[in-house]
Amino acid sequence: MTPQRASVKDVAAAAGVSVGTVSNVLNRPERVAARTRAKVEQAMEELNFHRNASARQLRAGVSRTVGAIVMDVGNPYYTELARGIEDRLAVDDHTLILCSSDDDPRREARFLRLLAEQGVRGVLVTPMSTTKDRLSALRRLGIPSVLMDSSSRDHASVGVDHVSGGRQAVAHLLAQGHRRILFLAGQEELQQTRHRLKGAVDAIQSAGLDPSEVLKVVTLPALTANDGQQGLIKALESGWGPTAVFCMNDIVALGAMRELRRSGLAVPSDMAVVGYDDLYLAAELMTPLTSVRQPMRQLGWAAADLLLTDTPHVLFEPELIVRASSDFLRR
Amino acid sequence: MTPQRASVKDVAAAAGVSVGTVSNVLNRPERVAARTRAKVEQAMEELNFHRNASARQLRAGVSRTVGAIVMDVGNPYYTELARGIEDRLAVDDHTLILCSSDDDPRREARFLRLLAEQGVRGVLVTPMSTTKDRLSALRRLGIPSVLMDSSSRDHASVGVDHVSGGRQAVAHLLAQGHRRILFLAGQEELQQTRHRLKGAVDAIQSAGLDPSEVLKVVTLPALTANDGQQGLIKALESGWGPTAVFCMNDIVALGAMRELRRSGLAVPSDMAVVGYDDLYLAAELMTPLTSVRQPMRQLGWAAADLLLTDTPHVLFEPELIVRASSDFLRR
DNA sequence: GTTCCGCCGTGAATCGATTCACGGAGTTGT
DNA sequence: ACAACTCCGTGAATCGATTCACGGCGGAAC
Repeated sequence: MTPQRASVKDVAAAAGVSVGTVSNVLNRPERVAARTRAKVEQAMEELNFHRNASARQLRAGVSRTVGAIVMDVGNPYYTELARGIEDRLAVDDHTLILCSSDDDPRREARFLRLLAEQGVRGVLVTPMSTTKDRLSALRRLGIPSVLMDSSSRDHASVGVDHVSGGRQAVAHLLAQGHRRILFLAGQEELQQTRHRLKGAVDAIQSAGLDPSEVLKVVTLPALTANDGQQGLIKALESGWGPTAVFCMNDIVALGAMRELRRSGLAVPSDMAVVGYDDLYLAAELMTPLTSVRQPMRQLGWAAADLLLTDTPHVLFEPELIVRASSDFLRR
Repeated sequence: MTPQRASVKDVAAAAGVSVGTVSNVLNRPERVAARTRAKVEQAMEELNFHRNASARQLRAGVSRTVGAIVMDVGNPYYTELARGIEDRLAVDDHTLILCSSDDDPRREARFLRLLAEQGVRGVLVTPMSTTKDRLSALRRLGIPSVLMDSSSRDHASVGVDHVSGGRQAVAHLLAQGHRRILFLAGQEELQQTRHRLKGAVDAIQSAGLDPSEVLKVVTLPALTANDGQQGLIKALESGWGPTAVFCMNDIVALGAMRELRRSGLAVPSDMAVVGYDDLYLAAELMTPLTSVRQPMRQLGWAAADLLLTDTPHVLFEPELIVRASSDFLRR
């Protein structure tokens, strides 16, 4: 009945050895004679010994925890990312501190301070506009950082090739015979928007067609189902008569499909729909949704790997998952 | 250009005072003359000083981080919980280490070991069957724990009143005139299943009806859309002819609605549907889904509060959000 | 003028794990 | 038999923040 935590000293006393030996058992077991090691291990067992991470880290000067700051933990997309990070950290017995910036610079700043105090081994961030300055402050403290879901040449980063994602989505629609494609896009400031648009244009040009005739862009105020619905309404009213819509993400696609159903248009025969992110629910909808899947878990893994082992930058390839919402054959 | 972290000693040297004084500035500023304090604060600023949490915690013996282990961070339901925890911890300047057990006892055990080594101030857990033994091991180390989403008399806990949730859902369906109600339930071992069932039975009895005639339970192997769909098929084949279905969660409801649409049944005129959890997507579906909302953020806040301040147990009241899937008027 | 007190500031001791220079014991080679 | 090694274990020093017993100093009280 010891409500106290046992320390190496206690273990040493119980096993009749010195603290140095206990430490050796923990860190270089091969340097300790088998008999002694057994004694020490038994003592640790009996005392329910757990090494004190603080003391360990204080001495070592280097921590076994890593911080990650993502935009919004409520978004499954980011939790999948976190999961990849965690899996990679587990390999080297590190721990993850996961923080949600909620797009709020003050929250981000607070977390960076906390992480600095924790003396984390490094920080992984999905950057917002103001992030970079703060990261250089961390660097001055000797704490490295990696940008996630963002490509940057002057910073370690892992990203997804959104040009390729946009290209795959639109190439697929073109292959299905569509010649008037609507792009329900995010704000232009978003790197993701620009890259996907570029990919879409690429695909159209590669098919020998004129982007200005084939593609029409509607910029949404926010990436919500409602704005997706409104965006589609606006596009339909314009009289251009698109036969396919490429949505900035699956939630937007959800809103678009809602409007299609409301106005009696069938998917995909009257209008094909392609989303982005391949959220869990994409496959579960009435009409399963074609979507561009981002390898978030691998992305997280790569980010953590980059931090721990200093491997080079990584750019992942997204993958188009074709389902009934854009494919006549599967209808 | 100091790639090193500054310590209290460095600050003391820069400000021309002793380390004790620097520490006093940090922890009992009122004990330090204003002039001295200003000098020290300026030195801290110049050196970009951050206190070393490890050293702090080693000395203090008590940590400013809290661990939380949830079933699945991929589930928005749990991230909302995490968010409530984090908000409460922020008030007392604590940090959260969030872990996902994935229903895997080995993962849970690993995280509990890591958290014990971190010497966390406490642990918040959404328990699985094998959890309790491990928590008592923690208690022997002096680390308190709180169960979340679970009521327990021999353990600090915060929960949601699932009896009330079940009662509200079924009372609503009864009020809409339904007299044959299907319950697509989770495994019986789940406390949640038993409580909701009890609430459903309560509601029926309160209405002066016979539960054995009004309610039929189908137990699903897993709480997925597919199993929800299969469960509904099975119930329809039985010929009982329910006019309403109460689903264990929104994902199950999604599967059920998919099957209804496939077989040409209209919601809610042929069949009313009620879900549970009120996920984000509930409101965004073709037919917006009536669902029982759990105050997850408040629950998280309460759990953290209980840990930090030792307030008494808490049981939250869920709230039925009525939408078109169960309400003729809103159709 | 002596005593007492409060105000400020000091610096050594402390927390627990790790490291490393050191040395005792035993083995091998010549 | 003695040097040269290896093998194994020791214990003091270290990391950085905090605490606390202590003391210097100035002012107030008698």
